[in-house]
Amino acid sequence: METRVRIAPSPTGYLHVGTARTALYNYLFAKKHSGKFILRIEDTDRERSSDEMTEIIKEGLKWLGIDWDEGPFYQSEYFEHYREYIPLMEKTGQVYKCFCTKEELNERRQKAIDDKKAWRYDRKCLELSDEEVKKRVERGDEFVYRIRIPEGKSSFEDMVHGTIEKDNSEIDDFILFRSDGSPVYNLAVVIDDARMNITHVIRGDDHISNTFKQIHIYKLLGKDIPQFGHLPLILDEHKHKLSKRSGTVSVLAFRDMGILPEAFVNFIALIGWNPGGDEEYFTMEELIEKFSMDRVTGKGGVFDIKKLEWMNAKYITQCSNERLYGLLKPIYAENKINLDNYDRHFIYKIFDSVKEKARYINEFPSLTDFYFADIDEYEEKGMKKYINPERIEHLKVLKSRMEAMEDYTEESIEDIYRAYAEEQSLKAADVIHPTRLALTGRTVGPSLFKLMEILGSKTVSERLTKFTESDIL
RNA sequence: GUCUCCAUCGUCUAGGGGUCUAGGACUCAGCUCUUUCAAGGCUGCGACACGGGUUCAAAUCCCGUUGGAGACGCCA
Repeated sequence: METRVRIAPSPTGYLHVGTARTALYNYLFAKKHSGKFILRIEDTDRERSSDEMTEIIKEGLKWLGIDWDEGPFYQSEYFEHYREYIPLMEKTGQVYKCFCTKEELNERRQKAIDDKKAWRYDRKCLELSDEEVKKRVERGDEFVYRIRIPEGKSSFEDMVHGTIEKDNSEIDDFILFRSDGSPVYNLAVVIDDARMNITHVIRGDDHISNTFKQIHIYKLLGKDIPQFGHLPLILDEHKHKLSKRSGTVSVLAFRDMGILPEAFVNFIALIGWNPGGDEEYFTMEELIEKFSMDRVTGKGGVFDIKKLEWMNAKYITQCSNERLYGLLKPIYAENKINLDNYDRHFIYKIFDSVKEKARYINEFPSLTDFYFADIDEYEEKGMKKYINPERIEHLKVLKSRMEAMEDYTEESIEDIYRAYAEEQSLKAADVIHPTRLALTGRTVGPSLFKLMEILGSKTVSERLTKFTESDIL
């Protein structure tokens, strides 16, 4: 039988990190088993859903490189059809109409809480006679459909937790159809999954209690029960379920911060799963090859952004200049720099000079601004520390020596500096630091000689002239 | 409160009875390299929650305790 899995996010305005990880595992599982990965949007809650929001989910998934084979299907499209199952359900005798109002229910629930008792629906309406039910329906009383949970125990084999069992007395006679006729989440999910022939339901741990309810719906409907696999939750720093109030949970927000998708995928893949061993860099292809549900941990994992940053930095270092160019062009544009106005090789050299420093690709513009614009401000602390009249003179000499150079390369520049330092009995640093300040306005940055080569002899001379002839002291 | 899940360094984890004086990675500290900052290299700090079993032998299996989390809606 073909393996069919799905991700079923509700469009809430962003793609949650946890949803992304669940999607990733489903995707990996499907690919691993040559199956299908299906995207279904749970948009029954119309008030909270919009097209724009589902676009965001699709965009997030695409960004991560998680492609779906079928869909997106929209739950709302099937909305009218759920009620068609009512006759079938009633025939089983396992569902009943309930006339209790929300208010009555709240009252009784509150009383149960006050009495420190666990609340479950008290089956008040199960006692109603057929005539009474008929009478109230005819009278126009609003009602919901509830499922009657039988005696006994329910259990299932979970792909990550093994056997999970629960006594049926713990399961509520929950509502199937609301008084407005709409199906409740658990019902819709089961009908959808059954209709789409989903074979494996891989989702968050927080659905374990729903699973018991859904199993009873499968039985009620006479449908095959899929395999379930419940993933441990992704936790925030306080070890609570990662949520909006935990901080950044939107996948696209990480993209906008300057995280590379492959770094993000690699990172979240390793929360709750690992292939064993010490290896921790994996491409999507490798993840597909190595993935298996029986290596998923049962324990929730903290989303450690420090480690994400570290991993992102690694991926940035390895990222090709061609790809960086495409990624960075809009980011530079935000900083009023049009990369297309410059020589491509000039840009690539610039990237190479700072690749190892960036943790986020968004840091590139501020790391490289001095390549693009003249310097008119010099870091004050650096000025105090490195600049004095004597050193200004040194810079003037160096400038004239460099202007006489034929090939302006990192190596030849270094030779000049080293030689000069030696003949003047200086430390190379005594001329290097002032030069950096003159050329970049700062005390930190890429390797100086490399930077000078990239900047070019003309620009270096101009900036040195400006620096040494201004009255900055 | 009830039910369910979980329990190895601060964090992600390796470990599936002996190879564990518990390995790797992130973080942190130090050293090194060095023209700065990073990166790199090296070193260090740092964990089997507790108590009972089972066994010649337990981080590994069982039970309990404690602790943490999740779910308990006419939300999804």
